Parts: sequence; C-alpha cells; structure tokens
Amino acid sequence: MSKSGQPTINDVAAEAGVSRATASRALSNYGRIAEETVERVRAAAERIGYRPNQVAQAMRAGRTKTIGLVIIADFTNAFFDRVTKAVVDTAKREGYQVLISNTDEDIEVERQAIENLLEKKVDGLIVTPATVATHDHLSERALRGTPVVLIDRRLDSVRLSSVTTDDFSGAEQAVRHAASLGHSRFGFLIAVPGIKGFTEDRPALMISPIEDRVNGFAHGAIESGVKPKQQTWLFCEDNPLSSQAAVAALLDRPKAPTVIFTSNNDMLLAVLKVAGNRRLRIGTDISVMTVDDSEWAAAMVPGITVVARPVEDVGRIAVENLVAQISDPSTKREKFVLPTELLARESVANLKLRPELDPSSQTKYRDQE
Amino acid sequence: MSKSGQPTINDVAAEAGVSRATASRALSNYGRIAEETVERVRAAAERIGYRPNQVAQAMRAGRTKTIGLVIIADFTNAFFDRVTKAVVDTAKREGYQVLISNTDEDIEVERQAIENLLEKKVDGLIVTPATVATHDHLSERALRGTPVVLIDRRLDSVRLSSVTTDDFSGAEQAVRHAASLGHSRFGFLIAVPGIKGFTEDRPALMISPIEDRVNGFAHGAIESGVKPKQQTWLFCEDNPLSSQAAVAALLDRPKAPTVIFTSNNDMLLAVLKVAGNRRLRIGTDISVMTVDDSEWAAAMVPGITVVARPVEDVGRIAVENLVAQISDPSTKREKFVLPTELLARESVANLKLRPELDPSSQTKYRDQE
DNA sequence: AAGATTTGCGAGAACGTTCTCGCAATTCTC
DNA sequence: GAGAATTGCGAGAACGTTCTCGCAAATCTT
Repeated sequence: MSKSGQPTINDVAAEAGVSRATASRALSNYGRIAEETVERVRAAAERIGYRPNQVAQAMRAGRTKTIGLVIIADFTNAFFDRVTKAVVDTAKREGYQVLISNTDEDIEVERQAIENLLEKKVDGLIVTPATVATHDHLSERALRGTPVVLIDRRLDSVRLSSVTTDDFSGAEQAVRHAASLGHSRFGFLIAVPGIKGFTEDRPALMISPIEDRVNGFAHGAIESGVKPKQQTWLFCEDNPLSSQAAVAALLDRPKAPTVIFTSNNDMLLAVLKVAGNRRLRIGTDISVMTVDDSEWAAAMVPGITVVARPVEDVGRIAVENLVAQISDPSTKREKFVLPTELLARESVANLKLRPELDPSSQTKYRDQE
Repeated sequence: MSKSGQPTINDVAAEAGVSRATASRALSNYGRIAEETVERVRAAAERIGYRPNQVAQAMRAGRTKTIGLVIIADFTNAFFDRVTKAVVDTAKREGYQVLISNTDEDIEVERQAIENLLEKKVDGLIVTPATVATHDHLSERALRGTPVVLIDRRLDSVRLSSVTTDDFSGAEQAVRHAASLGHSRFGFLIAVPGIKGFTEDRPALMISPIEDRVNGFAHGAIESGVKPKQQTWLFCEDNPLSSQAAVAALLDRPKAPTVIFTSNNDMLLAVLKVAGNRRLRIGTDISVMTVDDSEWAAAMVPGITVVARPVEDVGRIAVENLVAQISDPSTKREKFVLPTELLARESVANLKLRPELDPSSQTKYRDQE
C-alpha cells in the first residue's frame, strides 16, 4: 500500500503473485505476456480496487495528457462558457483533461497562470491573451517547446497557431444589412477594455476582435455609401454605468441614430435598458444589433439581430490543432479565421417597408398607424 | 537536462556548483542553508531558466495542489460559468488549480470523469451530481479518502459536505410576492431533466433543487391561501420546443394564469417567446418570475423579477470547505444552505394598484386606460 | 584550549510507474 | 533429439523531486 492508503501496482503484483513488471505489462497491454496471466492480474487489480496513478505515469512518460486553458471570464457574451465547454468536451474526446485559469483581463495574472500551468507540465496551452501589447511570456523561449494555440485574439507578431472569427466581415455585413433596410443614421457603441467612461476618439490600441469590428463597421459604412456625418462613434468602458451613459448620449444627439451597432452584449444590454426606460420600442422606435448570439437574444421579442460567431468551433478547432502539435511538434502553425453569420431577427426595423418609422424621412407619417 | 530539454534541479545544482539536495533546499526554502548559497542557487536557476516540475513534486509529496470540478454545462442559468469562475478564483487564492469536467447530465460520464480525476490524483473534488438516484461512485470506498463537496444538489443518503441554495424558501417567497400583488391564478412551469414533452403529473424523482422549488411553490401557495384550482402545474422537458408548447398550453387554459413561475431561465425564455408572439406584454398582460438572476433579466425592460441565488458563494464556500477537508481530514462534513433573495422588478404586475389588468376581477376595466 | 554544539552540505532513498535487458523454460526446426 | 528460436517473466533503472541521515567544518562553551 502507498502512504495514502491507495493500492499501487506493487499491491496488484503481490495479489496476483507476479512481479511488478508483469503486472504493469498485464494492465497496460504491451510486451510479451501470457493471456492467462493478464486475466489473473486484471482480476487481482479489480479485487483490491487498483487505480493507476496518473501522476507517476506522467512522471515516467514525460507527458500529462492535460492541457491548460487560460481564458477571460466573460459572462454576457457567453464566450467563456461556450468555449470552455467546447474545449473540455473536445479534449475529452482526444484523451485530454483541461486545467482552467481565469485571468480577468489582467496581463500579470495571465503571466502567472501560464507559468503555473507550465510547471504543472501541461502538454499544451490554449490562451486568450489579455492584451495585444506585451507577450514575452508567449515567446519561444518562455514556452520551451510547449505548444500553444491562441483563441479569440490575434497576436500578429508571434508565430503561434490561432483561432479567431472573421469579425471584420461580420461587422461589415451588419452595417450593410441595416443599410439595405433603409437606415441612414448609424450609431456605433464599442466596448474597449482599459478605457475610462466613454469618448468619441478612437483609442490607439485595441484587442484584435474589437479592432476588427471597428474596421468592419467603418468599411461596411463606406461600402454602403454612408457618410461620416451619418455616423456616430462612441468608445466605452465595459460596465453598466458608462455604457448606459454612452447610450443616453447617443440618443440625445440632435439627429439620433436610427440603428445602434454594439460590439458586445454588455453594450447591447445598455441599449435595451436605456431604450426601455425611455419607452423606446426596440425594432420600432430604435433599431439595434450586436455581435454574439445567445439564447436570450433569440428568445426576446423582438428577437435581437446578431452577428453570430461559431464559438464552439473556436474551442474545438483550437484543441484539435493543439493536439496535432502535441503529437507531432513539426505540425504547421496555422491562423484559423472562422466565418461569422448574420442572424436577421426583428430588432432592426425595415424602414423601406415602414418608412413612417424613419424620423429622417421628410414626410411625417407619424401617428398614422 | 531532462529528456524534454527542460532544465532540472540537477542542472541548477551543476550551474551553481552545489549538490542537488542543496539546490532543492535553496529553492524551496527549508532546512539549514547559508544565505550566500541561496543567492547563488537562485541566480543559477534564473540564469538557466529553471522551472520546478510540479509533477515530480506531486509524486514526492503525494498531493497535486489540484482539485477537480465535475459540473453540468448549463448556459442560460449561468450556473456553470458563474460557479466555475468562483471555484477557479477561490482555488487560486488557496493555492490550487482546477481540473474541469462536464457531464452533460449523464451519470455514466460523471462516473468516468470522477474516476479519471481520482487517477489524476486530485486532492479533492467538487461535484454537481447528475442524478439523485444512484451514487455508488460517491461512496466512501470509491473515493478512498479523497474529500468531496457536492454543489447545487443534495444527496441526503450520503455523508458528504454540500453547498446548496435555499430553493424552497426562494420559491415560497416568490409565490407570496405575487399573491401580495393581487395575483390569484398561478401557473407553474417546472423543467425536469429526463422527462419527455410536458405533463401535469408530478414526476416521482426530481433532483433536489427542482424538488425544493416545487415544494416551495406549493407551500407558498398554501400560505397565501391559494386554492388548488387556482394553480396549474406543468412539468416539462428542458428544451425550447417542449417548453414553448407547455407555455402555449398554459395560456390556452380557460382561466389562464395571471402569473407564471418558471423553475429556470430556459422556461422563462419560453414564456418570453410565446408571450411575445401573442403580443402579450410582460408585466402587463402576463406576469412572470423565475429562479436565477442574470444581467439579461436585469437589463430587459420590463426587468424580470427573480429569485436570485448566491451562485458565486456556492463556488467559494465549496472550495473553502474542500480545502479545509484536504488540510485536515477530520474536518466536519457540513451541509451549507445559502439564502436566496427576491429581486422585485417589473415583470410581475401589481394588480392591486392596477386592477384593470386583472382578468379575474368581476368588473371589466379593460381598454379603459 | 579542548570538548560540545551548531552549521552547511552531500549521499542516497523514496514516491509509482514503465521499459530495457537478460535469463530460464518452452516450443520449433530438420 | 539436439541446437535454434521463441515465450514469459523478474531484476533494476529511470523520470525529478524532497528529505533523512551522517559527516566535516565552524562556532560556541567554560
């Protein structure tokens, strides 16, 4: 018996009347061994309730069959939970377990978490980098051969695999959708980690998915012939107070937007809240759309039009690529960019079919309904 | 150097010109050692980029500083993600990492997951048991001394610590709240895992939080003087199709409920969806309240009245009790039941202030507004 | 100043596996 | 039926730590 009272393979061997080596052979199915002995050892193991010690196996084999997931807990967008589930499930299918760390968007915590996971000798890492600025902890030399796959955020300057979504196209498509429905005044509400309050000035440094969304929105506007003066941009701290203030500012404009694009669900919720308080009906008095689908967005009436990201695929592909790298270190590093999808629901009014809803149209149809 | 190319403590010792034992003493701060030597060894470790191998440490020490979390991925109620974050964060503070497994409510998967975590030699387990029926895999003998804390679901027949919420009182309070606002026809929509479609017959076996909610609702009705004929109960499979059909059935009753209590957010979303499709305004034409708060429920207009559960506390207390058991196996097993809180928002109409909304009142105030 | 104590460090074992190597017993070959 | 090949198994090392033990050198006692 071991110190902890758990039976070891030595106990199995003793119980079966064979040597430790033979017991190991019998249980792990390798080498030359008589079928009859295998049966006897298996029975002995069963009898004494033997459980292989994976720590000792890891020690011997030099691999732990464990991967580390370093991610940012983020509830409203359901990225954290959906990706975590996808990673855990895919990892299980591939024979791996998942050690999870939450960084809360703090680069120092991230550094520490990665260090700790490397000490735990994970076979690979999946990381959502907190910032796009520094990443020496993700350098070749810091990782010393441990494979890493980045998710959700690109780090262009680093030669690692990454799995992201095509947020540029998604955002572009969103603007085109609203434009095709006759909208002409566009509000953009962009959540930016690290900012204070809200501002019209575009921050210099944004994490890649936000950067992409901003560029995509802007490009979609150009493609749809939307003039700059038809656009209002607000970059906002990611919390209820700031975002609601920003929404109020947006709605208080002399020429308020007819449609508001939000960069994540926190901002969407702010729009819902403020609009509701002002008795503005979503999809009628004010239109809104956002990035990231959810069961809530789908079940609300009116349903919220969203750019859906294949979050489960992000997790799955990250694990698959990581496992490939683990099995064969010469596996090519790849930068996956998964397609997004516009789910048109009812939160964006069709001003072409209902021009009376368009405050920017000359003729006043109001109250006619 | 080790096989994997990573420097070991032997390399540190060589670099510093001391023995392995001394290097270990210097780095782990124990035993008798000269301050000057400590500095030299630390410098050497730094220079060659030494990282302690926690697998080897675990092997030697007989503990991994890792706990296992076995939980059911469940998005709309945000139990999975909130509890996971709380567990991970608390564990980190206590010096532990978290291995996570998802069971998808499948008892066989749960059994396998626990087995695997035990083989990984986790120091303790936090488990949301999939079913209340069988639990031999959680018996003393299966666990062999590994401490376990149950969360969200009680297993009365087993002597393990558990952390749950007072769902009985929460549900009771919910009914009283609606009754105090003048409601007189109550619909109860209860999600039951494992059922097909929906039925009025109360299932024999339900997981403890659902059992508690049902009993709490029922008791609250009695306390508020609500007669059985004023109550409609529907037990429903947890998916959009069944639940929406159930809501429709509820609303199609000759005397439809004025308020619907749902046992989780999936059921709430079904109510939102069906009510919306029928142009029934929440908090006006139909009232609704549910268990579990969320940012969505709070941001919607009208805000959804909920019984909030202290989910973060569940995760935190579970870890704290688990760590106590790990440090001292004689720690008493405890069954924590955390208080719930009613958050009154606008989704339950006040029929006393606005009797015209009450279809059950004799005088017809309708359309008067 | 000589014995007693303290200090600093190295040798070696142990944790629970897996796997190489070698050896005896069995089976095959012609 | 004797040598060759094969089969089955045990001894022992290795993975990277920590920690006990013992020993020499340094420091303390009176």
